[in-house]
Amino acid sequence: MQMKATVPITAADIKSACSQCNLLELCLPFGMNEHEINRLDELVGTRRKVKRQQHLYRAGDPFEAIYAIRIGWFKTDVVLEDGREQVTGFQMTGEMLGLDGISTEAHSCNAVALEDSEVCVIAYDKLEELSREVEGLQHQFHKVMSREIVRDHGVMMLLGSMRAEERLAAFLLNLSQRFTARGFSAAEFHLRMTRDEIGSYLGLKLETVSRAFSRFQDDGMIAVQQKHIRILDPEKLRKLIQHPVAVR
Amino acid sequence: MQMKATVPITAADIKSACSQCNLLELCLPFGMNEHEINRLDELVGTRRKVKRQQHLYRAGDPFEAIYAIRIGWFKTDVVLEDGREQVTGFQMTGEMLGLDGISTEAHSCNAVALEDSEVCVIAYDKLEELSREVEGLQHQFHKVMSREIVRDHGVMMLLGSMRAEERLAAFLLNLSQRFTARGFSAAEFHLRMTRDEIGSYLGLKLETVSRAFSRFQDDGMIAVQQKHIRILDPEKLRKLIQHPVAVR
DNA sequence: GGGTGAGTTTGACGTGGATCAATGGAGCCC
DNA sequence: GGGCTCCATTGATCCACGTCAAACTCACCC
Repeated sequence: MQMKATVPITAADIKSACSQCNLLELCLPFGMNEHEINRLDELVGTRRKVKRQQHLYRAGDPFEAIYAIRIGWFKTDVVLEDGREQVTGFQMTGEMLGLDGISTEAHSCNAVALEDSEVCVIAYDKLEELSREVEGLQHQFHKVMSREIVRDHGVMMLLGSMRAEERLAAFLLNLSQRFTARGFSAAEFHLRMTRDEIGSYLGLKLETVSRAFSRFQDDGMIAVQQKHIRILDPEKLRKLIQHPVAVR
Repeated sequence: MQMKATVPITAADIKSACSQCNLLELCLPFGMNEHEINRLDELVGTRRKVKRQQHLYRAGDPFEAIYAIRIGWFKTDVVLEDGREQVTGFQMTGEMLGLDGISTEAHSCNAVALEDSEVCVIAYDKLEELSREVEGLQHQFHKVMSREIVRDHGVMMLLGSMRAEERLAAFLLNLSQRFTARGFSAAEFHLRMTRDEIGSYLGLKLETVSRAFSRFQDDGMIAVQQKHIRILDPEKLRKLIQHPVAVR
């Protein structure tokens, strides 16, 4: 009900086609054969544009579809009654959103665009239907869900067992690796999120994030200029995680 | 390969049947109709006993099956190269284990029995096969995976945004609720895990867990005697989470 | 061009939880 | 029944990160 209001003029009704999409290698179709991918075209009905700061969905919205990001960046977060917010993930091109909704048939978190973005809308009932026929789709979908679970465990490790600088190092290396997978530079990129959002994701205050950035810069590991990041010494960042407290 | 070694004499080869199982309401079959559940019996081939402290699977083991807990308790954890351990969950009767393995076809965490336990072994290839035919199974399986994702987000909230006592309160209330769902007392139960394991799960040191228990007891919210817990004032525990810092 | 506001950086200080250390059970085995 | 081992509790101290506050940067707009 509220959903409509969040996509005022921006909803687009363009027919999309996985078989024509250059995100094949990153997105749901990965690992499927040509025939299977052609059948996917039945599935992905429409695209939807979401402007920066707008919600793709909100906690509580009825669950109807999952989304594949074509262009842009999102964050997902959960909010406690008292207003405390926890960012649960940052999603980029080729990644999936909305899997949390299957369990209760309502979304359990918010998904907000960090920049003007566009997603493919995958009607969930159709996805189930088609994945009963197309083995490759079924398998790939299960992998996507499982990967999300594994990712979440990684975040738990980060939040539960690592110190501030280790968390940020892990975060930067993770971003770098995801950019690489998309053919972008591993060493130089723009952050789409604020220090506050990074902090929420990493279980830190924004000041702590900022200080860690500065420290990394002083130590020659990175160059920071606002949201622009250059990774100068990825190996040193990796070591930081493996050998938590430098020399102790 | 290593797997075999971890189930020495305990592996049982008893034919099990979901349709005869009293965990119907809690386990994978939940929400399926009678006909569908009968077909499930094809799926759950064997049971396996796992003694306390033994691994059901280890990170790196090839993924072949998921597991439904019939009897007992498990923990799952991930371990960093430097030995730091993060408990990612505690699983009890009727809950699923092994979903993390689908994504890479190898398990990404360890599953260890906290007491002598027994699981139903669900061969994954058969599960995919059958869930292409049985709509209710497919849907239910997706819900189980999605529920795990939602649960993980809750843990992230806990680790990223809550203080020590809030984390422990949330943990106790969660246990209480899961016991209730199984027909056990909501107010009185035995913990199967040590303070250290609770601490790992909650991102705290064991001393902090112990102190929080003591404080809850002093405040009349619970009665603790080693692993035996009685919840005396669940409402006060809930309030603790909703109104984080008492009077501020 | 200067005013406004959101986001970031940096400093000074406070504190929640970690660390270190000692003591106290409970279960188990000989 | 006494000693061993594992776990839990409690106290004293420390420190990583949070909090509070001020200044700085950049974008945007009138």
